[in-house]
Amino acid sequence: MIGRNRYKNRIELLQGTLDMLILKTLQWGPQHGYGIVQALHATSGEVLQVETGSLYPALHRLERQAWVRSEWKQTESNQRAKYYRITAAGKKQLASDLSRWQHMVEVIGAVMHRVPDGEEA
Amino acid sequence: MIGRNRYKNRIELLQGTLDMLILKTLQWGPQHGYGIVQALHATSGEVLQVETGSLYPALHRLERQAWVRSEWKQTESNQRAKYYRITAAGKKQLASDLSRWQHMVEVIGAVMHRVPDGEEA
DNA sequence: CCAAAGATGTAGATTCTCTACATCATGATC
DNA sequence: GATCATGATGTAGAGAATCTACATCTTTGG
Repeated sequence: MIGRNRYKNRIELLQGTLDMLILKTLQWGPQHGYGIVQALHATSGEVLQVETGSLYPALHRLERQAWVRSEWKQTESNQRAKYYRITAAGKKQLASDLSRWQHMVEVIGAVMHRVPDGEEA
Repeated sequence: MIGRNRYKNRIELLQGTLDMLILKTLQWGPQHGYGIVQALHATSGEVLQVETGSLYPALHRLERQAWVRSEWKQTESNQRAKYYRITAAGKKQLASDLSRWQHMVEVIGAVMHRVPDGEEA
């Protein structure tokens, strides 16, 4: 939900970062899908707004990879919800995703901060 | 060509950054496709290796948007090559892409640097 | 002559995120 | 009791970007 404007006038998430963001959110404790969206929204300063059509497929993807586990429970407001918990494999994946992300930011930064010939640094 | 391992064991570029990287490369001066790949490879410390199947569709995309203009010329080694040059609109787009990228890095960083409750910052 | 390197290109697969819809439960309001 | 907002999960299909894999042509060097 940030990034390029591909669909009319919507800002969207950089592809490939959603799984990492979800795993990171779950590192703060077990959470259900709706709660993950709210947490990401809050932690990002109201910038990230993940759509349900992105979220649930992502959660199912993560569960298929055994990076998260889920369990149906009642919420505080007495509604059923599927709580997700990060697994040991998920923590490893998160660490790997993060290091890859940081490397990428560094590499892209190296390219983007080069100045054209004849200009000041 | 960096990022998640989606196709077997390949590292790949983060989606949405290629256009920005190409425009940035062209800011150093007009260049042909093959040269852009080499420039990105060199500037990124031999990390980025854009595939031709990604590059040429991207260049055609950029030209369709009028962010670059092309012209057939002879290279120094006496081969024909299509030289691309960034346009004024392309420079605006590049500035916009860069600011969006930086914003995104900041926002994702804000999420990723939060520590779980009960741990040290 | 032939192979390697320089150069451009397309087709199709894959993956991800989004839009748009559908469903169900609970609590508050009319 | 009906209705509506909110909380919660989910699917189908569109759209876009990158990759793999191939095809083609030219120039230079052995």
